[in-house]
Amino acid sequence: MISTKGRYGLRVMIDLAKNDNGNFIPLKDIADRQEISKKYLEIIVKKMVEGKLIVGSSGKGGGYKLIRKPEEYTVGEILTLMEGTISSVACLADSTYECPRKAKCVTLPMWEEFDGIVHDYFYGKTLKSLL
Amino acid sequence: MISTKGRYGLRVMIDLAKNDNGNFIPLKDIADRQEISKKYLEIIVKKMVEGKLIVGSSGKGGGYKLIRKPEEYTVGEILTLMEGTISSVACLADSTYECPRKAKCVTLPMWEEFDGIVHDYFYGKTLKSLL
DNA sequence: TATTTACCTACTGTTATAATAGGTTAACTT
DNA sequence: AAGTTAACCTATTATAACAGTAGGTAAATA
Repeated sequence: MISTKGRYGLRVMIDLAKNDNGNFIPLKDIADRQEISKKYLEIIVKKMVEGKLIVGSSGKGGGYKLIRKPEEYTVGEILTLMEGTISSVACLADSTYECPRKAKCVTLPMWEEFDGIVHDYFYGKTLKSLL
Repeated sequence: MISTKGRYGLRVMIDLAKNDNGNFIPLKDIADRQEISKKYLEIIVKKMVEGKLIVGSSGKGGGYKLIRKPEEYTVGEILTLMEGTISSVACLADSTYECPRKAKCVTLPMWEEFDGIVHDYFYGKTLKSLL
């Protein structure tokens, strides 16, 4: 299940895109519009800055801003950054993990197919399409 | 993300279908074949009995058995029983919940569309198709 | 220098996950 | 009737993630 980190993160991105006027947008404004605690959003946006989705600037006139154009972000990359993974089963979430039952697991092909569908859906959807 | 309850539950169903010979199948046999602790599986199968997916019988010659034919089970109903919900966001998991931001939420349509895709995938897949 | 705003570290209550432990009841066999 | 098998039942636990809150520091601007 997508947690508040992913859901809120996506809403912050949409808010930044919608209210983009070239200047930095203070987190307080986003928090007010989205009705989410500013304190909690700090955790969210920190991850998004680290993940190079947005850029922040301190001091007066500061705030946050998108780095790319809305059509150059996919919902998939935003959710993956915020959630850590978008995979629906632990077996597939960590690519370095090698399940000992892999060869005989009857359900694995289904999880793989489903993961593909999920991936295609979210990576085929741009931020712009949500504005 | 689908937890062990859902994943193991599905594997128990497959195991019961594959080894069906008309008799009850002891949990010990399933646990051995699936390499899952019998103690933990007790919790899993209890839910499946309560949810009318399988039936159990005590004593010698006892064990568990499918109630319907494999083609009459969908993966969706199995996962929904075991996970509580199959929804990908909390906003949609509880049908009685009315989000105050519902009318203005820009992301809701996307979550609804995605939920539909997930639902169609798992409810369109039968237990038989996994054998 | 004052103000604004991002940035940083730490803490907290609650819930879910993934089990384990030990005992009781039910059914069948000898 | 006794023994065996196997489901069924209640309770407990360790770990982690979730969803925040609190308070302070650094940076940029006026």
